[in-house]
Amino acid sequence: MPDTAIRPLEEQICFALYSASRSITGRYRELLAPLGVTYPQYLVLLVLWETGTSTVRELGDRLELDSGTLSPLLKRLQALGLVTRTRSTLDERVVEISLTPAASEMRNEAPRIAEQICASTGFALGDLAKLQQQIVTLATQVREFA
Amino acid sequence: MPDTAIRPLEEQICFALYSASRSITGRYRELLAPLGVTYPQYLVLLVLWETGTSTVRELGDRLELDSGTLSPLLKRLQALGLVTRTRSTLDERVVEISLTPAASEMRNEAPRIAEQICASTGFALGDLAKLQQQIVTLATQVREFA
DNA sequence: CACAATTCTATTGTGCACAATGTGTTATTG
DNA sequence: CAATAACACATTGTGCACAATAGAATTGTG
Repeated sequence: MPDTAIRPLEEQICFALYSASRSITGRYRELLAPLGVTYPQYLVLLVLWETGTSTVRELGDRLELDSGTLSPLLKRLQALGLVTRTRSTLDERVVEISLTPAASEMRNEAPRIAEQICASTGFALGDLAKLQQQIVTLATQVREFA
Repeated sequence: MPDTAIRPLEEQICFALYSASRSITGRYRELLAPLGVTYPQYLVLLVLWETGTSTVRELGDRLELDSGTLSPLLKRLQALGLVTRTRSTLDERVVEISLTPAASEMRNEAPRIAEQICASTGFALGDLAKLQQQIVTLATQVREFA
């Protein structure tokens, strides 16, 4: 007598997300190589291009990453000369992260990169937006289970 | 004059996938904790429950992971007493990975886990399948760009 | 059959993720 | 206002991912 059926890997939503996420990251790896940054580092820059300055906590809230991930990542961005890290004088616990001019320059490359990523998906922009919305809804649901 | 607009993080498909993938992995972390395995280890078990035995290469093809990731992961599964690793006598380059009885037992837990993951998404099974299909299509497209 | 190319796995090094813990700072509350 | 709680960040340790490299075995070719 056969065991209970298990849906094969390729039909499970979890593996699809896991696999797709790594595929996209791989594509970013190619596109970001000339800039010398990784995909998570690029995400931090995306937030900073929008906000100008952020604290470690704000970055963590936005990216859903904790200090164990962000602290060393931000030090690497600092070593690359892309951000400054200064402890706030108002609240000594807080570390303010700001862009350097070099990183502000890099912002000009961002639209081209985003465009290339969208093109790589082979999806029309409208379909992409719908798909994106569904994935966000799903992730939110899953997170609320905690 | 303002810089070119960049779509905020929350509206980018790449971040949605990245974030959703980590959310699902987090949910698996809770569900797999009693079994003492991680999500990538569970993926390996999923393949082995289906095939019985696989080589490192076959696992890598299926999961799209290279030996740099799989070799240490499989050693940890061996240390947990869940797989055996034996070099093939036909081709001394190949390492065969097989399930131990303990891992075969664990298979009974799998359907319940998959069910709980699906439930966590809050999506109907049909919608989940459609979404899954779209994500697979997207990932395939992106991968073909390489 | 020699030998070059290919295949398969393992190793090394870098960079995430995340849990757990530690340290200093600010806020709360009895 | 002193004790305590809550907060922000850093550190440590484990486990992926992946590039680059190495090493052993097999295959292909002249």
